[in-house]
Amino acid sequence: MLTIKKVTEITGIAAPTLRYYEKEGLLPHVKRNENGKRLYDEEDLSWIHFVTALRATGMPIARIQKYVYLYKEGDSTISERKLMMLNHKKEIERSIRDLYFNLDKINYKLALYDVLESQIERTSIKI
Amino acid sequence: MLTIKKVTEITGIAAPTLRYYEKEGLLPHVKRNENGKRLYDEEDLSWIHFVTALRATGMPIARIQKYVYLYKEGDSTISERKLMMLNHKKEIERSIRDLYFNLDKINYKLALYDVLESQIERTSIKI
DNA sequence: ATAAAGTATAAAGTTCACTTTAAGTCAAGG
DNA sequence: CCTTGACTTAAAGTGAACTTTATACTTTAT
Repeated sequence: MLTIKKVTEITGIAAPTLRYYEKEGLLPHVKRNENGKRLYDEEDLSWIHFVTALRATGMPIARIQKYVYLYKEGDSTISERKLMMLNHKKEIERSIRDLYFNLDKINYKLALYDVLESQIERTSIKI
Repeated sequence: MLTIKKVTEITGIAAPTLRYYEKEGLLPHVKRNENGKRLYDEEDLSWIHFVTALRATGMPIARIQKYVYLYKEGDSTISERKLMMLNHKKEIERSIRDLYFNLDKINYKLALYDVLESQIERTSIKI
């Protein structure tokens, strides 16, 4: 069982953020010791890594909240949870496509700078 | 020359956002008519599309601000602007890599759901 | 034994990127 | 003429996701 300090070292997530995630219901079943201090086990770490992946791919807190709520409901929500993940997968794929699309525009801009610089070189203008 | 209404229709960007971008210095040389109303030309549209691409790829307002400031400085800032674009390109590529990395985790989760569902099927548990 | 470090809570504060509001100006249509 | 609709500004408000603060209790190290 790990203290919150250990978990911040392992995950790189600040302690206030871990408390905030827990308060918002993103981390189910985090235990406490006899004095109310948090104790994290391997399953908690898995949840933290999973929540981090969802956040890093743009899922809002409220949707993760709902997902965890469904998880707590038990097996009857498996198909709904799977659907949430399928939809999120589609959103990530769209984000990737959008990034590639806009990356093209940046590359076009960079190509223009190359032309500009070679022109400046040919005309002996110093920059 | 286009009114702000026309530009919102073309770009899908809300008029207050266009004003906000201009106020923040993200859109250089937007003209006005004799009564102070904005008039956008083709070059303004290009800037709007460019700024939109930068925003969509996560460049903060403050960095775009700086880029436009350098642009206004003239040719002496070309190499610095090109460097900004090169760095931004690297950031976009990193974002794409991160998204793929986290997409893997979501796919892993989805695979678990597939296993779970087939187990439920085999044991005749209805969900 | 006691100072320092760690943890807890609730509540307020911060940052970013808009968005809305309030109050006013101006041109066109009935 | 006067109302309607589009435009202007400055300033306040919003929402999301944390982050900081204040206060108090506990654990650890010297």
